Order: sequence, then C-alpha cells, then structure tokens
Amino acid sequence: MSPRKLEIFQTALSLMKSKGYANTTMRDIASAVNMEAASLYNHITSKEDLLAITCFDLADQFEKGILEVNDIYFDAKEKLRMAIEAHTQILTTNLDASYVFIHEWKHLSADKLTEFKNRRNQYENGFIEILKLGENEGVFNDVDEKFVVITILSTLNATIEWYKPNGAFTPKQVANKLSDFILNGLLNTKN
Amino acid sequence: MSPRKLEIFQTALSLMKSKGYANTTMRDIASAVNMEAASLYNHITSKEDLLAITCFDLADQFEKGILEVNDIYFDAKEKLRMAIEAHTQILTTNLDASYVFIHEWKHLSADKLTEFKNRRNQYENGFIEILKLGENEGVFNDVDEKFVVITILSTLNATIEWYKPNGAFTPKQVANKLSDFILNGLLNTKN
DNA sequence: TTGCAATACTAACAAGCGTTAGTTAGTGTA
DNA sequence: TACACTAACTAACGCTTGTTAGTATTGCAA
Repeated sequence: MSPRKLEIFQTALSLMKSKGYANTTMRDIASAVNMEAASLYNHITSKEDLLAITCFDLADQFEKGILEVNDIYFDAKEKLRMAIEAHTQILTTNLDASYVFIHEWKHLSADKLTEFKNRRNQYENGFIEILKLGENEGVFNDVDEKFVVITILSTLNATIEWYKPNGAFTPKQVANKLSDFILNGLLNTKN
Repeated sequence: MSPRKLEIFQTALSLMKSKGYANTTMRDIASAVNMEAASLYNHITSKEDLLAITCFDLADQFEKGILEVNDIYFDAKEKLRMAIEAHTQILTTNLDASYVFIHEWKHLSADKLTEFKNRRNQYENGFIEILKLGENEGVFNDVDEKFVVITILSTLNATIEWYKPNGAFTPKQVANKLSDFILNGLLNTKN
C-alpha cells in the first residue's frame, strides 16, 4: 500500500470513528488529505472498499489469533488468557480500525455482510471451544456458552472506548486486567 | 402519544435497529406504516426527533433507576445487583429503543450530543459511587473505576444482542446471570 | 348537517451524495 | 525527444435525502 493510500485509509478511519461511516463523505476525507473527492479514486475503488478492507483485514487478524491459541495443547484457563491477550493486542494496536470494525460493519453491502457475520460466528465458536474445554476440566462454571461468549467479547471490545495508546497501560497490562475481571469477577475473595 | 404516533415510533425503531439510523429513510418508515413520507410530518417534527426522543426517554429511565438505588442505605454488593437489575429491566423491555440508544446516539445533532454525553457521564458516576462504596467496605477489589464502569456497562448492554422477549429467560433471570458473572467471574471456586 | 380538526395525499425543492469523464501537470524511462 | 504512468484537477451527472406547500378526505362534535 502506497504512502498516500495509507494516509487516505488512516484519515478515513479516523473520521469514521468520530462521525460514523454514513456521515463521513468522500469530500470530508478528501479535504482532510488536501485533495478533491474525485482524486481519491486514483487510490481507492469506492467508499465501501474503505470499510470492507478494514473489516476483513481485522477479521483476518482475529481469526489468526484464535486459531493459534486453539492449536496449542494447554489448559482452558491459560487458553482463555491467551485468546484475550491476542484480541486485546489487535484492538489496541489498531484503535481506529477496530472502532470502525466494531461499530460500522452494518454498512457493508449485503453479500459482504453475510460473509462478515459468518466469520464472526466462526470466531465466537473459537471462544466457545475454550469455554467447553474449561467446563469439562471443571475450572469454569457451567454456563450458557452463547451468552458468555457475547458477554466476554463485549467486555473485551469495550477497551476501544477508553484506551489511549500512550497512556498508562500497555496492551499486555490491559489484557491482564480484562482476564482477571472475566475470570475472577469484582468480588474480593481474600477476606 | 396517539396510537398512530406510537406505531410510527415502534416501526422506525425496528427499522433503525436492523438498518441503522442513517440508512433508514423517511420513505422507508412511511411505507412500513403504509403512508407517504410527507404524511409522517403530521405526527412527528423531524427524523432526528425520532432519535432524540428515544435517546432521552431512555436516559430518563436509566437515571431514575440509578438514583433510586443510590438513595437506599444498603451494602455495595446488593446495590450493584439492584443497579444491574434496573438497567437490565429497561433494556429488555425496550429492546429496539435500547438498540438505537446504544448504537445510534452519535447521530444526534451537536447540542443534543453534548447533553447526551453529559448525562451518560452522570449515569456512569452513579455506578462509580457503588464501586467506591464496595472498595471501602472491602468487598470489591481495588479497581480502576473508570475502566470497570465502562466494562460493566458494556457487559450489561451486550444483552440486547441476544435477548429474545419470549425466550428462555425473564429480565430478572438475565440480571442475575449478569450479576453473577460480574461479581464472581467465570472461574468455578467450588473445587 | 355543517364545520373543524386530524390525517392523508401529490408535487416539488434544495441540498448533498458517490461516482465518472475528461483533462492536465509532473516524473521517470526508452 | 517521445512516450507512458501517476496523481491531481474541474465539471457534471443521476440519484436520494429530509422537508415543505398546498390540497383533498375523513370522522367526529355542535
């Protein structure tokens, strides 16, 4: 990807993060990179491409993460921690893209929308696999897996609402906070 | 609110839930209630009003809930359970509206947007009050409150992604599942 | 039965949208 | 020098959008 194209993508994602996909016009993007809207088409093929490429690139990363974790022979608790860390790592190192991924995927066109949903389901199944393993091991409470996986992913995704790249926490630290919260809950069990 | 106006609101919210606010046109809404777009304006004043009224009506409900909980003299654990139940009750009995509230508030016009954000902050502060109480009592882990409150609310709000009104769970049961998850986490502590 | 709201309609407007066509200036290459 | 490529421009197209104006129809209250 050429530097100019990269600049367009980053600018577009930043705008879409703050104004939403639908409210970000090609003219907005163009003026933010100091060119005319029509000139954008020398670099990209359509507005939807900005969204689709972003969504599916991140989907690739998430899928790769969960597959690696589930390929390893390890116990459920540690697997969950690893999956959470992989997820958090991707979110925190692609903040704008993640925001668009999480909040704007609905604007994908019909066929891409179905593909997106399918892949998200697959990703959820990767987590469900870990949950089932943990239940068999007796370390996780017996839970409604669909409920828990949606809850866990929502918990993880909340990260993008507050995380600041040069703030107090490294991605690894955030992942640990999230894992602790999800595994142990809020209650202090020491006393 | 007249029956026809109510019908328009419910239809509009249902459409906005599936297609998003920006992609739902006045003509979409009109044809879904068997009239022309222009006729809608006999009942409502603008498209944004549909959004604003929905958002601020729900905000009222949420605020009322947390204020009632924080007016009671009770321990933090029970307060948190009550706040979670109030929140869940509102979500599950206003599914479409809640969806729009959570996902489409960004489309509010500038001044209403600021008001919305302020009121959301106040609501979060209501939860933070409970968290601080729990830390003083020694029953909650010492936590970064801002992190935890965003995490908790995201966890709660995930409900609207899977809840079915005539499904297996009552709102109260959902609230209990959520409270258990947030307080105790996923780990089985019995063995 | 008349009159008046309420509620629907048709027609249209002004603005904004994504995108295309055609052109031009600059840059590196044969 | 001649050519091709890249990346910018201006101008415009066709369409959709939320909304307004003006008008017809309906149903109830007097």
